[in-house]
Amino acid sequence: MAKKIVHSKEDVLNTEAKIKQAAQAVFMRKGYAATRTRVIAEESGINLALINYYFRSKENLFNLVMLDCMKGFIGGLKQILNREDLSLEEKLGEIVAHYLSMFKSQPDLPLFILHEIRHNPNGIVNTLGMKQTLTKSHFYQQLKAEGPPKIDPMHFLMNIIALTVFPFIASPLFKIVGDLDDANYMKMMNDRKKLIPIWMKQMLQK
Amino acid sequence: MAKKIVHSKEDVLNTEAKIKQAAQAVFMRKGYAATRTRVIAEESGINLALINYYFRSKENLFNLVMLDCMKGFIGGLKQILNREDLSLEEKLGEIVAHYLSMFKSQPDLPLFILHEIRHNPNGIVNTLGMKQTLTKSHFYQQLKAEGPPKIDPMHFLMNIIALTVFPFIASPLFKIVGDLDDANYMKMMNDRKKLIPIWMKQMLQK
DNA sequence: AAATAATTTAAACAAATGATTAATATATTT
DNA sequence: AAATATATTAATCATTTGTTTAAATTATTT
Repeated sequence: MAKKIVHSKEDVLNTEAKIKQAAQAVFMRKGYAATRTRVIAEESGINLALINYYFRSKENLFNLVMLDCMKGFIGGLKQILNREDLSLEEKLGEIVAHYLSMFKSQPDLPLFILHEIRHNPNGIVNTLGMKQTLTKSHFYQQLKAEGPPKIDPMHFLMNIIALTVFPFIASPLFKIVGDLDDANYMKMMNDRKKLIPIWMKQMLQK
Repeated sequence: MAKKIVHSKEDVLNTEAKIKQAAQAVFMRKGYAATRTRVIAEESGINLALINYYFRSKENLFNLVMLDCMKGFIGGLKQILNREDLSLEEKLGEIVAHYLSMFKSQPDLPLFILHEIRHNPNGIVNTLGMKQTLTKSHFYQQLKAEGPPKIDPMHFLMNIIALTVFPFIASPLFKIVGDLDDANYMKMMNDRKKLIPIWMKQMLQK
């Protein structure tokens, strides 16, 4: 097939990319089942038929978008886990900061991933390497080197992700309970960047 | 042929209750958008038209089911928070144990609630009293009585719920990462019943 | 028992929705 | 420039899906 060339010079994105970008936004906002291909077409400013022309089906498009999301979600984590210049505690801070900035721009991302993994078990979940990403990471070695395990590494991992991610997932609830507006809530999230490493550090001490 | 006893209030479940029960199961398993009224009809063993006969619309049925879920979710918590015979630490253990047993039988419940709250903002969210449930609870008084706050009560609440709920929400992910089967994973969840109160207690100490 | 009300059923409807088609336009190659 | 390939469009299709309808069945009242 011939090489793809941008059709007009004003086009920052070609059609395929436009669709994918809009699709990611709509899928994340509405979930798979509630997403209408017509909405994707509108938001990307392309003709409805082009979705099937480029991506065969809604499901196929979804799987591609999902794969990208997962890569972005795990890729960043993987990088941090393997930074050899950071201590265990420093890594904790980086992880929290990383997801904090990610969810600030994409607040629907974590729930989207968790929901679709649970409801679309046949969806392409890039599981390969996920386990190794953790167990072969510099982070994991540091944790083991701490001596006799004061805490199960699996519990430790669960906890840091839970403390970081959950407040974003449950933000509608916590905003109500705490009577907080968006600004105040984000302020609390920022505070957690310093707090979570402290709490996590305490878990390491017996 | 023996005549069936129907349409009497002595029935184990009348039609209305059968529909509601099946609806809750399907809604929780599939989410609102992916739920088909025909599936609800099948699972409750009733005629499709009866859903609209008794509940007007799918959306209306959903709101009723959702309200029940929320009541169950918060009601149990409220009871524990106000038990005056329990210390702060004892309450922590009870809360974790409570949700642990709840999610054991209804693993889809937490994600269902969080997802639908975010995506169905017009849905009846029983927010009234949610804030007061917390701030006027015996638990909250105990927390304040601890003296100068070593931790923001809001962060404290976030953390205990995050540590308890999140591992259930993200179980498909953690099972992969940790290479755990259902039995092993549930064993870990049970361990957290003792562990979470310990970790939470550490957060109170500065 | 007859009349009335409530419940259940099968069939159908109307709108929505993912996908396709055939024609047209644009780009690339010959 | 002609021919061919690629991309885009409007219209349409075939299903799905929530809902409605009218008739039948069962329960309750008179």
